[in-house]
Amino acid sequence: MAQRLVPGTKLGERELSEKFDSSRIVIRQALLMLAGEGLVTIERNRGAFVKRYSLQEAMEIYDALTLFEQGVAVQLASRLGTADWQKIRDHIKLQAEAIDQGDNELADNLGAGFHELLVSLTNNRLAQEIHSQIVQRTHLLRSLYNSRFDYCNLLNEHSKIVDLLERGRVKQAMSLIESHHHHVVRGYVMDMSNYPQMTLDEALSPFLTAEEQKNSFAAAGI
Amino acid sequence: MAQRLVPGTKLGERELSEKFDSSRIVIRQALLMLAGEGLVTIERNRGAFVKRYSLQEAMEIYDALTLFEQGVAVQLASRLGTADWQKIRDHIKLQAEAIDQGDNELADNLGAGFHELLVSLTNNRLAQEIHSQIVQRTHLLRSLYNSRFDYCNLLNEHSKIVDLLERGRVKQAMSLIESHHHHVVRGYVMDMSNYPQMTLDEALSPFLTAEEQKNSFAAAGI
DNA sequence: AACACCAGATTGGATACCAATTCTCTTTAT
DNA sequence: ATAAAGAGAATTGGTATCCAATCTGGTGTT
Repeated sequence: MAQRLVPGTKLGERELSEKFDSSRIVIRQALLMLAGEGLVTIERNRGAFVKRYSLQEAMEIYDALTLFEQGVAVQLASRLGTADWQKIRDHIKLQAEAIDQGDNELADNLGAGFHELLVSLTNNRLAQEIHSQIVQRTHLLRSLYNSRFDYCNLLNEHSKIVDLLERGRVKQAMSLIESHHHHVVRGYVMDMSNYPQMTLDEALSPFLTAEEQKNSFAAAGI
Repeated sequence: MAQRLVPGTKLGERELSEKFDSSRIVIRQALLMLAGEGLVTIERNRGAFVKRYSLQEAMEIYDALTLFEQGVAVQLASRLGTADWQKIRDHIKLQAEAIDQGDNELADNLGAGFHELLVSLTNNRLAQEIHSQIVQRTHLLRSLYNSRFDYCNLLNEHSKIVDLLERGRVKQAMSLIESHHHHVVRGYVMDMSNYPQMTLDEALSPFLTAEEQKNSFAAAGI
């Protein structure tokens, strides 16, 4: 989830159980749950691997995200009041300031936050869950394909989408959302050349206690 | 999934492992996966139960379904060709014939199939998965609240929605989808009002049926 | 009647063990 | 030298057993 593990990495049960100082069964349960969320694949008698989506599947994930957010937008267009629209515009303004100050990381977070904000305004916990499930899958793609966004353009689109939705121009808003997502996808340059390889130890170390690190190193030494 | 278990029924690990002749751990793994799909709740140190959605949650499920199918419809409106629209109309015709012949069960299945067909026309496996996850949750609600649909009216709405989508009247199609789902929900809600929440009957019925399930399973197993 | 307390049952988890499959490396044959 | 075959190691999928923590229900005391 922190995008520290490269897709395709093997997640051995014994290895993980030693690193996290727990039993193989707990690890397997975790892997099964992650497989249910589409972040991990389990191949019978071969083990679990960080899911590595094909180009085709990547497109499906982004299409599903587009589809879902179009649905969200339709709902918002028929439900939000002026106060809500103002809240969204405030968020956009925040991101604009971050861009002006050249803080790309903050701008990136706020950019993702915009989509989250829209979904949370539906007041629908299930919708939020589904949305975050799709978004998490896109994170797996990010680590495969380096991204280079035109933040200013994307922000502009956010603003236009909000305008169209508030004025009830649903059809135009829909097609703008669609092209907005296309722009995001296009930002992901399909550049698999430099794989930032990290060992399991390095990737997981932030999540281990000192005690567990010791076990992990001991296990690696043998 | 077959709607044979009443929401609230306790799913004891030992009990299930004996009935299915497997170990407790396999059962627990299954329960964890079902919990991930929202069909089961697991309360710590208390066990797993068939999920019993509150009225609020039930509304959220239907809203999420509406939202999602609106997104599907937007996608279809911008992608389908005339051959695809014809396929949909053929399906509607099938259901109309079933209604004419008074075959309510078949009509019901075809009615659900209409929504499935729309989603499958997106050619997006992830979208189909998400859709069926939401639909499965609605099945849990069905077993709580009996329904009585006006099939003819619902079918008419299907037909109108298809017309609007093919002609690109997105906004009108969206609001028709919304009211279509409201009609479906109203089929449940009406009956729900007959069952005031948390009567003694309602509180006790899960335990009685759990007992019955026990006997039924024992009889079937031996 | 309210409260503390105790025994039974259930879950969450660990360990050990086994069968089946896969992987790897050596050996063998062409 | 290379490819096929095979034995052994390693890994997964699964079961049985055991133990601690927690919850449930009943009992007894005040």
